[in-house]
Amino acid sequence: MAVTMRDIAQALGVSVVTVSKVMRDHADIGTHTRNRVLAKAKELNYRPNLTARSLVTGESRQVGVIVPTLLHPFFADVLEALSSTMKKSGYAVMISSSMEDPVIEEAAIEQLLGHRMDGLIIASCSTSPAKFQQLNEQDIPFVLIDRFFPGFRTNYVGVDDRVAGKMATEHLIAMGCKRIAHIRGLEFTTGVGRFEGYKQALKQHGIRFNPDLVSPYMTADGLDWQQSSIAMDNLLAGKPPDGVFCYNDPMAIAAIDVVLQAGLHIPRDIAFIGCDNLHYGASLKAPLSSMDHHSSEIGVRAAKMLLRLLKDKTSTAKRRVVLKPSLVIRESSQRRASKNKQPSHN
Amino acid sequence: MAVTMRDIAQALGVSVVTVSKVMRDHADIGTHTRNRVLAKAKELNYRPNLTARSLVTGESRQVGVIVPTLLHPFFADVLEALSSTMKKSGYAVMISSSMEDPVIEEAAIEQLLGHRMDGLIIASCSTSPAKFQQLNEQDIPFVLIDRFFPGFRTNYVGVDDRVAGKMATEHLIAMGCKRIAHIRGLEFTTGVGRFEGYKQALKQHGIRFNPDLVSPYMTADGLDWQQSSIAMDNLLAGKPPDGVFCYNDPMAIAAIDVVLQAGLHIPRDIAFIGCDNLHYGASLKAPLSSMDHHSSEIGVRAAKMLLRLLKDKTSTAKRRVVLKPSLVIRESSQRRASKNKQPSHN
DNA sequence: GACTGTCGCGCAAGCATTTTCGTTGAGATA
DNA sequence: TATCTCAACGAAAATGCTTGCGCGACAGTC
Repeated sequence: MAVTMRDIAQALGVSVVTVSKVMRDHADIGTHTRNRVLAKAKELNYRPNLTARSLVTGESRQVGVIVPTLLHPFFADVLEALSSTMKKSGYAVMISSSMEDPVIEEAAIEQLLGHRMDGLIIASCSTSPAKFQQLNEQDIPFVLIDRFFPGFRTNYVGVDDRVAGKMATEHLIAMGCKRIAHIRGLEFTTGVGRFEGYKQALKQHGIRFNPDLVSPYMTADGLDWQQSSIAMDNLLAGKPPDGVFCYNDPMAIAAIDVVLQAGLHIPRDIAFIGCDNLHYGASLKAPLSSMDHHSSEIGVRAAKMLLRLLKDKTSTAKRRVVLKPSLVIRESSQRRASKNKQPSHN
Repeated sequence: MAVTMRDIAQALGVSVVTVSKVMRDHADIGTHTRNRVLAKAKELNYRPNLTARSLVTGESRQVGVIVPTLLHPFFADVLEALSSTMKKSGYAVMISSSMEDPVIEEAAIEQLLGHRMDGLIIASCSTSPAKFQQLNEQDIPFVLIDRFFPGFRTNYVGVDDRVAGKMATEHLIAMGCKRIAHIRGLEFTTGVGRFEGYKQALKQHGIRFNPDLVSPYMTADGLDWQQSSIAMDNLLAGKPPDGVFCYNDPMAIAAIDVVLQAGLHIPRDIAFIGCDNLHYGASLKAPLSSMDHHSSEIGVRAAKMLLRLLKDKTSTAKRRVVLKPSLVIRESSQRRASKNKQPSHN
């Protein structure tokens, strides 16, 4: 079995308590004893049993993070930023993927909590806030990111999806598009928000909303781009649009492929804009305009918010950080000279 | 505080042992009692303390995974496949990023092991196998993926990088390239292997190796593409190559941008091939030929290998799985008619 | 020389579980 | 009636660590 504090204590003829105190840099141990313990610990390759420790202290100095997928660069960005922020404060981050499945998500929450994470950060793919309501009642510190539940008060960090949808659509309008289609995402807050922004923009600019130009919501089977291709096929089958706002960049890329395949020109025939501004966006056949969602800032803000919760367990007030997305214009939408062209990478 | 088995036991007037047995579906409890316990547990929102359990059982049914970065789609692929395989066998997966820093990597290993992971899967960014030697001595089950240490016997799953480099280079040769450059990656096994494959291919085809056509190894600062741009600039400054094999796709994309910016045509003036075959590869300005590294298969194989280790603790034999990469030809390298053109996505 | 501090260390209890080995009582068997 | 069996449950020890408190010893103070 693994070496324990007792092994060290016995080898040295001191008590376990002494060893424990040394391991945690406790003040009241003499230099001599301390050094002996340290030496022995190294010699025996001692590794503190953190589970035992957390059992008695009641905290693990670990936080759990659950995202719907690792494959989407947006979440990868968030996670990297989040991890490094947490690490700076001495917390380890345990990452788990729910694979876009609410059942797995709930299982992951239980797993993580069963292992006594001090707090959770979750980009939920669940359709109801029930689980999070429950977590609230149990006073478990957590913050939601990216997606949220309308009407459910909770700690949250994300961007304003409605604004993202509105800005994107308005950009297409500014570029002279008259017949603007929207390929929708999942029927969660993000997808719904962006869609509403789209409608709102049309309305404010006196363009009649045409349901034929909007794809159905996606199903969560991880085949975004495929569904997007089909949606684009359908759009081309009728009277084609002259501008398309896609739920996210991967879907935009898939749709663009279809359009290019059909021999049409981007942006002349159809202008495109996506969402999330992922890397390589500039290197695509049709360098993709997009809404930047400040992924790493989301990670940092979420981490800091959770750290605050962990520090101040008493406060029950819910905080809400909503970032404003920013427009990144590239060639895929640029039908007129624009004043604010962006540099390529990132 | 959280509700424990004792709370349930007291509320019901039974012993803790009884509750424990019910929680683990132990045979030895009557139906009536079992139901009462179950009901009470649900009522009180009881959540088993997995850390306490693992303290006494000595196993946590968790495995830890460490990758150098989440940002690279290759690792995201590996992780998704790995997680789902592990989950099927009842193991939870704790993911950690080392951010391409050996110090963080070692800290992560200690963290994970401190929390008593049953096993580890690691894509190491360390320069020496010392830590892993130590893990071996401590009989900790682990498998290395992607990168390995020459001469160090260990459980490993990866692809043959030398072959990847060779195949990629030979493809360029077959496409009629005479002056083939190589933009190198990090000075780890993967980078070194691909470089050696490159040299080997040249040699076998009677092309003299020209050091001017090879970039220095990258430094691990997470700015791959930037370093790649610079390398490409340098290549263009001299007598330009007519083919470039890049360490990986992101670097190829960056280099291609430089070439395109310089007004050259791909693949006519310069043919390109990358490595890793990442998504969107087909949707780029110059749809990128690449070596597919079977990322999800690596994940699955690594998971299965670790599961075997966990099952059969006694066996000390080291296993080694080396996958053969496959060539995916797209436009970026296609200067002659080719017989095996690939479909687009994935 | 009695008092007060401080320093260095250990005792015992406790954390939430599991595991081994009983114990109890009811019904079956002889 | 005495014995056996078996189902249903519990007592106690153990897991590796932390924490509150206490106890000597030694130095300094008046």
